[in-house]
Amino acid sequence: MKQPTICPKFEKAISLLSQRWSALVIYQLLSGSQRFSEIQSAIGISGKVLSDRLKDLEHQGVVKREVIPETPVIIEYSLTEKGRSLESVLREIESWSQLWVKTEA
Amino acid sequence: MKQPTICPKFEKAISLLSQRWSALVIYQLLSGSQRFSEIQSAIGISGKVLSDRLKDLEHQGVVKREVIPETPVIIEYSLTEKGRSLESVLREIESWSQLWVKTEA
DNA sequence: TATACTTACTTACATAAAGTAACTAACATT
DNA sequence: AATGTTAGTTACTTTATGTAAGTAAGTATA
Repeated sequence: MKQPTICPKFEKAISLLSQRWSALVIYQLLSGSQRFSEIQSAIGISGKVLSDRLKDLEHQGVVKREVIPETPVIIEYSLTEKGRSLESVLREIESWSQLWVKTEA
Repeated sequence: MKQPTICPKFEKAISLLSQRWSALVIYQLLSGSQRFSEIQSAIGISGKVLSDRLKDLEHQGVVKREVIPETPVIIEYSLTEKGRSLESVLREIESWSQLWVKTEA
């Protein structure tokens, strides 16, 4: 079963953003370029999945990976222009969440 | 590992929207209330997963389920106010996708 | 010199989520 | 009684994610 009447670009965007962790990784990188372990501890993702996601996002042109030959080597991840352009989407989600999401407590 | 420094409301919103299919179901319901099988064929989701998602979304107060005692019985799904308020998020994603997503072809 | 330490991963294995197809309940029609 | 319809559910397979230990490349420490 697969006869979507939905715009393929929109579908692709949705599948990018609803890949688990991807939106959080992008959100995290909105505050500037960061290293693997910084992202990992900021959002609480496993190394394996973070590694997968960063590769995905790099292939989709959302994230850029840069090797800085310091000692020890530093690998910095940052957003491309395409990635930064998702800020408006994430800000929308952020403000929606403040209005509508209740934290049970 | 789990020490997120991220706002819990935002995280919850992200986890709602990055549940696979949820955003597409909500998007589909933006065009008006619909029956199970309509949603199913519009977005190409299996009955099992659609059933799960609709229950989830109902519990989160995003979707409303209404039984209309016609013959045969009609079950209509629609967005609540909370659900409709996600329109801005989905429109952002939609316009982002038009600018940035390339369909390979 | 050997051992330990760091970062950025990868591998192996376990669990959870999603896909597929067949099946069911509650009717109504033929 | 047999068939059809809608809105699901069930059993089973495949895929994705989580967890923990391991690795490579290089530096620092004993």
